[in-house]
Amino acid sequence: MLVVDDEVPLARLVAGYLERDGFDVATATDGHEAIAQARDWDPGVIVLDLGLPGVDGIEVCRVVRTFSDCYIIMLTARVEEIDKLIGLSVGADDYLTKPFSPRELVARVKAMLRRPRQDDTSAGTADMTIGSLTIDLLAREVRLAGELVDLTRTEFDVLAVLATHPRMVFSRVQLIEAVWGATWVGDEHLVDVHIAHVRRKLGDDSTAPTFIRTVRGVGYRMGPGQ
Amino acid sequence: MLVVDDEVPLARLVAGYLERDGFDVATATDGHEAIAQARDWDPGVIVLDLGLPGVDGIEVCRVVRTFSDCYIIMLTARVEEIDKLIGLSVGADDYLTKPFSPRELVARVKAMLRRPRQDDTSAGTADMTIGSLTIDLLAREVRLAGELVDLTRTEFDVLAVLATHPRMVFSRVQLIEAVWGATWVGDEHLVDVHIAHVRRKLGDDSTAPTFIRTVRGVGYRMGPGQ
DNA sequence: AGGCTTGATGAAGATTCGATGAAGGAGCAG
DNA sequence: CTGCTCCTTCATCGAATCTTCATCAAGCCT
Repeated sequence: MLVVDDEVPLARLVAGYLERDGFDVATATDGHEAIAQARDWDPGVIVLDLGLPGVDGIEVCRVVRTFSDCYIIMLTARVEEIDKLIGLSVGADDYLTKPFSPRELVARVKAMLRRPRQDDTSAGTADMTIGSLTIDLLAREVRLAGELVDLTRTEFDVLAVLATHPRMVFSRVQLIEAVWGATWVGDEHLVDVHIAHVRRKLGDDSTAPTFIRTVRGVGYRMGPGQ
Repeated sequence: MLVVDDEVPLARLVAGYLERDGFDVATATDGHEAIAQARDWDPGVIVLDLGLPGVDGIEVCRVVRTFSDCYIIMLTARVEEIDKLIGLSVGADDYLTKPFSPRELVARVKAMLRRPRQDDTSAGTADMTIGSLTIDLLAREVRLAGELVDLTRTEFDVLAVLATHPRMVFSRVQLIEAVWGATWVGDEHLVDVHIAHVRRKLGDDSTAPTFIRTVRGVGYRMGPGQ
């Protein structure tokens, strides 16, 4: 397995987690190195950051696809970028938005290895389901028990970030970075307001939530558990 | 079936999708090779990229047509190029603009194989239907309840991009790249104006659209789903 | 239980966004 | 060269949305 990220500490961290789960992991810090390594020893799985200096992740993905059929997970900074990647038919097997928990990544890798190759993500059905909730990233549509829920852009983005990382707890700052970008300044409790709006529209009770759970003192999360 | 694209990864990707659907696929990366292969074993279908180095897609199409009756799908980067191709009577059976979803390509191929061969451009219907709206990409004709709607080139292109990617939300920038090309510079709200024109000609109310929906803060989309 | 911290929520002003009409200008046909 | 069509830019209006603020409720610790 090959982890590609220009931020060395992050690459190491990720590699460490994967190694702990028995994977044989190497790292690369730029596109050229990644392609060279992939040629050399064909890692079964490549964890690939989108924003690489020089040759970017999209290009790496395409080149690697010319000689290898390995699994590729793309890491993106923002949910919106996934849209673009899908539109470009980049051909990665899975996408993950930063920030993500190492545990989440490991789980995704395992899930990917378990299922047969499929590219539904790039075929237009970038759907996901949480109970009676369906989220279509491509059409930016949310349905609750089949009924369309009208969310604003920000509301959708917040929900999408949480939903694409089941079980992961996001701090307000993490959510803001994921949705608004790192340059945003202002009161981080802005997130609360949008969460409240989403909850209202989903008919979710904050004291006994079905979808978005509050983790007091930390942030919010979705997904099963507790 | 033969896939011809000078971008090897893309060719492989496309071939992979088609193989997954049971087609027997070979690839070629330039015009000469494509023609040679077509002579050798007459693939029933050729997926042909327009922008090939050396002998370009148009030339390949013409040469192949001199000795084979196979189906040809042309891939173009821009909708407006379809114009040119039709003007030149290239004689492809269908056209597809990049980016396209793999599923869409497969669907087009199947649809093409299903219908009997027609005489070239005039009858090779690259039609699609959205409610009472019919779009013929080949003839660049739009009909609303059977009535011909007169759209300008740009108006048609914008509509075509949206219509060929049902449900997908396009940002203004994505639309501009698809229709005007990546090198275009200017105010991205130009898209709004053309959308307004199309809507007016289609009798579409922006506040309760039947065809082109506004996704506030993001862009526009067509297709079913509220 | 009491005090402190954290989160939920409603309201309101500020801001952004989209629809549209109009005008200048480029390109093309005659 | 002239007139026409179409593209593009610009400005404006109205509305949707964002963000801040204030207040109230709930959780946590001692």
